[in-house]
Amino acid sequence: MQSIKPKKSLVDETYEILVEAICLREFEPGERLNQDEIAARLNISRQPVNSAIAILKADNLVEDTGRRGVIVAPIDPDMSSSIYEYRMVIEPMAVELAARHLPQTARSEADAILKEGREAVERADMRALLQSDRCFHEMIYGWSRNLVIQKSMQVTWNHLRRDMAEVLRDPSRSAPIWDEHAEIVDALLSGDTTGAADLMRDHLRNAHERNSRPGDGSSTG
Amino acid sequence: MQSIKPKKSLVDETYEILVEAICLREFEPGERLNQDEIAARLNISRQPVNSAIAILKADNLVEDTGRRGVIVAPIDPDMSSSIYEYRMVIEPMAVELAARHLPQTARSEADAILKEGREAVERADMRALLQSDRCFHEMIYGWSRNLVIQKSMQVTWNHLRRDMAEVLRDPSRSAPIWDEHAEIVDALLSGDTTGAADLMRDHLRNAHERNSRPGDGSSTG
DNA sequence: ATTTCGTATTTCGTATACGAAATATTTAGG
DNA sequence: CCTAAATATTTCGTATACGAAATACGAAAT
Repeated sequence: MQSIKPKKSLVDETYEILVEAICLREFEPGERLNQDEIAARLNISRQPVNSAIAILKADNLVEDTGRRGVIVAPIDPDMSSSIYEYRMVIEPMAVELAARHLPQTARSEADAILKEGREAVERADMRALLQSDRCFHEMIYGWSRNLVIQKSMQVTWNHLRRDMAEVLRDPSRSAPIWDEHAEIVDALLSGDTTGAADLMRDHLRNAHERNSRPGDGSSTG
Repeated sequence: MQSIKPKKSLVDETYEILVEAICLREFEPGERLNQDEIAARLNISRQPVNSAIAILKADNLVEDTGRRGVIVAPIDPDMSSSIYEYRMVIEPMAVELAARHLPQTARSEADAILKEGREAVERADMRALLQSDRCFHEMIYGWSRNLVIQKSMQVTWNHLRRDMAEVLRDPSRSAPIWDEHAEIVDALLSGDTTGAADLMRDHLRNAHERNSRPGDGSSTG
């Protein structure tokens, strides 16, 4: 028998809804978040909205403008390049750590996510594509068993998603990332740790180059 | 003429006070935070305390216990080892990035912090020691200009401080870390980037080994 | 026509109130 | 005396109220 799962607080739910809305560009960068409107839309009082916004501030997803509330943080090129720079070190590290802790279920876990990713490409479903892309990487962070990587990438992916929502226009061009994901997993599961880490670097580099080409809409990976 | 600086909100102030109290062990791991008591002690209403606690939850500094509030997160050995593992990669990376962006003021900035650190050792002032240790590393993150490193280390240092407050008993044994800090800066400022990154790794390893010796209380670096 | 000042309105930060949920204590029954 | 049920108390999540601060608008003065 399962225990009764405590419901999420309104603060937590509101936070998640706002993160999603910011990352998927329902709120544009620079746009002001009005607490009354959000509260009315979610049919709750303003107080949990205010608390959720405080957490968003800590995440740097919104910026304070003084007494007149917060704006959605502008897209900052420095942040984008910091993320790329950071990931070029952390993602291969996560791959190497993952190689030490592979669960028995690694193969089936990976296959399920790869399948989802390819289907999202076929369906041209951008939301699902972003989601499964993130799941792929989080799978590896999970295998790495490094709590700091897991936490910092949780926040970092929200920023990354904002960049990706900016450039994603043709999900079908995301097909190559799933080939690259599959190659990384194959190398990792076959014991070629160094190769897997190198493939991860290539993967990030490819995605970064795709994003730097004006008008070329592809996933960051 | 200077502009009038807006005051910090009660939520922000409360958050900072609580972070400090948790990291310096005024609240012990596992201890429950009572919102009414904290609010009475700070002479404010409970609501900003509640919001500040929500942010602490996002930081993993406190854990939810259901409707009966939060406890201070227990010291988790997995977290400690994750932090060490993570820093062994990120801190040298920050050093290497810093080498590319050294400000004109680097020498004087570094000297000021080194001076403060040595004085804190002489005064056997643990709080000042932790603070200047952190300032030293944050100086390097600042020079690295990588926003993700800066943000993730901001949160990570709070966890690290909890470990350090656990093991720090004899600040005078922290004297070597300031020699090590000085050597890192000298190498960095003299253009020996690889040497500086290696010295950072040695520094972290030394501090980690000191902390792993039972009954030996020294700074983590 | 433009500028300044006073007033109204909007929005947010925080205090207070209310009710839900969890825990502690007391009471009643075997 | 022990156990279960009832009741009281505690604590928190959230709604509501209040006041501060910022902005918008209109009237008066230049």
